[in-house]
This record gives sequence, C-alpha cells and structure tokens, in this order.
Amino acid sequence: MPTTITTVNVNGLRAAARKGLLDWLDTTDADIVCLQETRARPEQLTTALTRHPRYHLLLAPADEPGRSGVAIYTRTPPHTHRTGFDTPEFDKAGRYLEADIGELTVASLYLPSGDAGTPRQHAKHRFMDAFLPYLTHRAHDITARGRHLLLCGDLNIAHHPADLKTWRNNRNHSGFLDHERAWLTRLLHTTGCRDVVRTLHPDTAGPYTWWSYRGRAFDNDAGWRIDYHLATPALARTAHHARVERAPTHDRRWSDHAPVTVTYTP
Amino acid sequence: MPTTITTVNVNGLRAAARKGLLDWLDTTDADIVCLQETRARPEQLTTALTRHPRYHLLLAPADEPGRSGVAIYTRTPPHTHRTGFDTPEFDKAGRYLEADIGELTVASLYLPSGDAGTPRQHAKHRFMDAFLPYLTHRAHDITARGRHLLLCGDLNIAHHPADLKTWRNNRNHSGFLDHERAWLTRLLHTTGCRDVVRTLHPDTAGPYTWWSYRGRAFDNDAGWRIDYHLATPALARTAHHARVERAPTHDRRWSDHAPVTVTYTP
DNA sequence: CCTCAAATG
DNA sequence: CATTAGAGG
Repeated sequence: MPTTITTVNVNGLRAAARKGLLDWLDTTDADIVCLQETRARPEQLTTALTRHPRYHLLLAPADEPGRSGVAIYTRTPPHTHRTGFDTPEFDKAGRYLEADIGELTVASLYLPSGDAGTPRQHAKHRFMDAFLPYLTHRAHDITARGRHLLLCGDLNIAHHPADLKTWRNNRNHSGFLDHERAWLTRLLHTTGCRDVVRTLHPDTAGPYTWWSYRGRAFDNDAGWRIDYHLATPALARTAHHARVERAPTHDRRWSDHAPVTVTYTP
Repeated sequence: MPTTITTVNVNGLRAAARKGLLDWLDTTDADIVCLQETRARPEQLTTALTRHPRYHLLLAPADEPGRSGVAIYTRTPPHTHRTGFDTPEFDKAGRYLEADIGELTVASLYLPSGDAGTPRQHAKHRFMDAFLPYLTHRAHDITARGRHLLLCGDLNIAHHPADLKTWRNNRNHSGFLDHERAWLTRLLHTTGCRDVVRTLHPDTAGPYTWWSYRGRAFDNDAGWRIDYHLATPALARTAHHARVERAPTHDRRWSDHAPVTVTYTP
C-alpha cells in the first residue's frame, strides 16, 4: 500500500492555519505530514489543529516561546515517538521529532539557520556536529532491524548549484557555504541515506522549496531547495513520485516554504 | 468665517492611514486636525501623509520610537509652532504641540495614561503637575493679548459620570480616579477654559470618543469621553456645533478613538 | 517581507 | 483587541 509523505516548513502554524493550511490539510492525500517552525506551544493551538478529524498530531515545541517547533500529522497513530536526539542543549529546542509508524521511523527536523558571523552560528555548528553521529547511528540501527528511516525537514542548506537559482551570488551566504554543503554530503555518506527528490529529478533546476518573502523572489522563482526527504536506501528505492506545491491552496501561499510530497510503496 | 477643528487619537498614524484615515482626511471639512498617538518618526511616513494636497503637517514625534507623538494638520500654514511645554522631561515625549494660526493658538495634547500602581503612573503625575501651571500661564498670556487658546487632545480622563458608560465599575480605574477628575476640574478653573462639547451637549451621555478594542465595547457603545476641546471663554462662546464620528469613513473605524469636531465662528 | 513576543494602551 | 519595535528568519 503506498504511503504519501509531505514535509513543509509552515513559518508559524497559527499564521499558516489562518491563511489556508487547514484547507490544504483537508484535501491533501498525504498519510504523514512533517511540519517545521510551528512556533507555538500546544495550548496556543486551536482544536481545529490539535484534534484534526483525519490526523493524529505529535508536537515537539521549543521551550523558548514563539520559536522553532516541529510536528508530525499522521493518519495512522504512531507506536511511539521521541523528541530530541540525546543532546541536552537541543532536546527542548523544538528541532527534532521521531515517530515509529508501521515499518517506518519518520523524523521531522528543523536545522538552525544562524547567519555566518553571528553568535547563533556557533549553536548551529554544535547542532550539526551532534546531529550527524546521532543520525548515523540511528540509520544503521533502524536498517539493521529491517525498518526504514525517513528524515524529513528544513535543513537550511542547498546541497548543489542546481538547488538554488543564483548560486554564484550565494557562495558566502549561510545556506550555501562550503562547510554546510560538505556536512550534508557527509551526512548522506555516513547514514547511507538518499536525497529522494533529487534522485527522482536528477536534471531539474530545483525543484525549489523556499522563496524569500523579500523582493519578488517567488514571482521570479528565485528559490532554494532546502527542504528534503532523506531516506534509507531500501525505502528510497520505493519512491516513485515527488511534487512541490508552490502555492498549496487555490494558488494561495500560507508559508514561504512549499510542501514537498513523495509517494513511497514499501 | 467659521473654523472647523477636529481632534482624534489615531492609535498609530501609519496603521490609521492603511485603514482609511487618508480617505477621511480627503473628505472632511476640518480646517485644523489635531492628532495624537502618531507613533512614527517623520521619515517613516509616506508622502501621502506628509505632503497632503490640502493640509500642512506639523509633527512632534517622541524620541522613543513607536510611542506617543502628536501632530497638527492645518489648511492655513501656521505663523509659528512649538513642541513641549518648557519641561525637559517631556519636551521630547511627543505629547504636546502648539501652533499659532490667525487669532488662534491651537494645541494637540496626549496625556500619559499609566495605570494606577504601575511605574508609569509617577511620570503621569509629574506630567500633570507640570502641565497645569504651564497651561494656566499660557491661557492668561494668550487671552491678555486678545488671542484665543484651544487645547485639543486625549486627556485619558473622563471628567464626570456622564462621560463614561459604566462609571460605577471604573471608580478605581485609571481614567476615572478622583484625583484625575479633580485635576481636570482644577485645570478648567485655573485656565478659565470651557469643555466645549459638554457645554454644547449638557445633558447627553457622552458623546463618547473612545471604545476599547477588547470585548464588544464599540457595539455596546461602552465608551468614554476622554478627547476634548478646551477653549478660552471668548472662543468657547463661538462654538455652535459639535459632532463625534463614531465610524469616520464609510462605517469603517481606523482607530479606537473617534474624531471630535467643533465649528467655531470667532 | 513575513512570523512572533513584549510593552503599551 | 489593537499598535509598535525588535529578534529571527
């Protein structure tokens, strides 16, 4: 039975709900939806979001109010779920949530995005340094048990020149720095995961998943592909269709990111 | 020749402009409009506001960004204008602006509104203590020169029970405290000024000029009369019509306060 | 150009 | 229930 999985950074779950996310959620065929940047505590959410008729909601909010936060909507209730990745500094940062659903462990990740040269960049590096060995171990453990791992989320990194419109302008910008790109290469290498959308679309520019709200970035399709499905190999091989919904609901955007949906048939 | 003068607290000049203040300004017959709570530095205002085709704009912004600020729109360019009232603590607070226009000195005042028991209340008292003798001297000086003084603005004080809907509930609330009401009584006494709208409407409840955005205050007309025209006696005697525009532009509110307009024939 | 929080009203 | 600046993106 095919499983359709979406990842999307909502840039504020409450704002997105006001602008059309709920309409999208009512009509999508996704079995699982990974969300990033929910930016809300559970008690701030309406029941339309927390008690959705079709979906069970898992939340990993940040301790810091109004910041970060990841979540997973799943039609099949999960066996278990875990927040954080055994790194106290980040366990309550609202940046990582894992759920075991059938044969699958699906994770929603929101990687920090501190600009180069700012204080937040150091935390970002610590996050990356701690996350890579965690996921490496996790991927091997999960595959050894005959299960699949799917890491969905906003990595805030475009991997290759094809993953952003104007890569020449962005070699010194956070999101396309050499060391960030190298980290992602290494993550794929040590975990064995595949970049599912790029595998299905090897020769496409993009497909971009984020367009700055500034200027005319969206109209000019000056986007970045920074939202990923990273799957362990056996799962990646079952991916047979991927789509990015530039304007998810009746041509209306409710986030600066677009939902990235892949259908798997494990 | 009659002179029509409006006072209105705009609760953010930029927000009010977005919501309809400019449409109202295009169609009003006011010769002079006193504004309070402009909450903007001059360079943050569009030219639609600063270079209005019918009005000259005088601004007294606060040093603190986004706070207070008073202004005067006048069709006749003023001879001179002054900000503050010779009290260094408040001269750059964006709370007082005077303009000399013909026979008239018109002032736009935004009195502080700190709640009882908060630190801001002390500054409010210092303001009231400094302002009363200033205005007293000013009123006598101006009338001695055969000119008129009109003090327009948001006093954040309802003078008498008829000046708010539910006065019994508000005896301990800032805006209807005994000492605030007594201050206003004393101000009228020492300056000789008249409360023009109350003089024209001695037996009306209100007319209210402010309704909280909270709850259903506007729909229930649970308002306060806290925006005033206070005029020296000779001018007050020429006032022959007063109106409060509950919803100034096509039933659309662009502030929690309403414009208070009086026509004088000095 | 967005989101959200906090201060202020 | 509004406004604003400021942090963060």
